[in-house]
Amino acid sequence: MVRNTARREELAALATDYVLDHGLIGLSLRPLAAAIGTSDRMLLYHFAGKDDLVATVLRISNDRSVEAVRALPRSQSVRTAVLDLWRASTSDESDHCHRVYVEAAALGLLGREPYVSVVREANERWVEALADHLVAAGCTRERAGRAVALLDAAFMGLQLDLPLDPHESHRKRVVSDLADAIAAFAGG
Amino acid sequence: MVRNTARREELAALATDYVLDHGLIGLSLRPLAAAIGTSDRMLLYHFAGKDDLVATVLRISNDRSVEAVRALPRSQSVRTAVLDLWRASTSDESDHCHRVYVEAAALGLLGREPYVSVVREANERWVEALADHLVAAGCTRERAGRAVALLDAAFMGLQLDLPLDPHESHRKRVVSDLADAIAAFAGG
DNA sequence: CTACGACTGTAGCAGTCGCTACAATCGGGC
DNA sequence: GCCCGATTGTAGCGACTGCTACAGTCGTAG
Repeated sequence: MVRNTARREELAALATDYVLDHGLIGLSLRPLAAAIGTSDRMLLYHFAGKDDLVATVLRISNDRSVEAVRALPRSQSVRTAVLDLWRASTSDESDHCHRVYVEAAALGLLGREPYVSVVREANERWVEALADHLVAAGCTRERAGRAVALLDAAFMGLQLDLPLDPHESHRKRVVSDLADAIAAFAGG
Repeated sequence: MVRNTARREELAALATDYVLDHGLIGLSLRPLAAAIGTSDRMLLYHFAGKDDLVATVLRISNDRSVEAVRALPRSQSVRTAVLDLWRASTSDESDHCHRVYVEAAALGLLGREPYVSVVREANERWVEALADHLVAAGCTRERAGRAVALLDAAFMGLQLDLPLDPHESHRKRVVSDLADAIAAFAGG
């Protein structure tokens, strides 16, 4: 029996914080439970199982990163929009959200549930938020829709590869180049 | 005591095939060993440990995908180069190589070895191969270097997100858009 | 023949995993 | 007082993990 209680939501929020810090791959219930002041027994009381907990955590994490994008002030141009979005995506909290998203996507690469479904849903809402921001920055809805597919892919790829790159300056140039390329493509 | 014997290389190749099929995350020695006709005991005789085996497998997988790029005939333009590279990267074997690469990168997101080192090394050689192909297609070395950073990121992102997308036509349009954007950026 | 190094099978260690059976505790409505 | 449902602790299950100790079996070199 699993219901939506205040305690469940509280545990879900705490678990999300923990996962954002420690990563999703290799997550196990006992260390998580200990860290947030409960027991594995309790997690399995409030959630139907590990998958249920993970799906809940992923949704909360996604909510936070989408919220961070929606809270951004309007950008002056498509180019600055890309830079603003990247800055927002790599600020402390959102950065961890995207890291977890990437882990979930990797876990879903072979079709394993619940990862595939949750990641698909998360991606839809994330892409939507990106597109809205581009439109607000002045490009048409149609161009934004197509540009965002590229932007999203590039962001995820950078999230995956940039941690390998020790050169801060190189990273900055890549993001700047990306902004140029997207601006040219979106026509803004 | 671990040496470079023929048997070790044979096992490494077989293990690579298995990992390409079954994924890297959650890999465990016993099922792998059984599938390739040996025992976990033997794997640990020929390799220093699971990490050694995984690093070896990742290097072989990367060799194969880089080889696939280098074997491509020269492309007519930057735009067709991007399309050719994407087609090569998503053909059966290379597709699995990149899936495994993404898994390894995800496993390295928090700094865990041996993933970080191996993925960094793999990425360098992969980006190099991409750049060479772009240069052969007619853009300057300098523009190719910068375009490849974007191209690589976009490829990895697409590898991560596109499995979620059930619409073949949508995927094709995204790749075509990417080719346009990269061609415009690289000036070819 | 012997000795040695290369290789392999058996069995098991100590640890972790998700999950569950069972019982206890607690607060509130009858 | 008394029960009932919600919540929690204890203890443990069976399966799995990477890894290792030990005892072999080979082919070959001396």
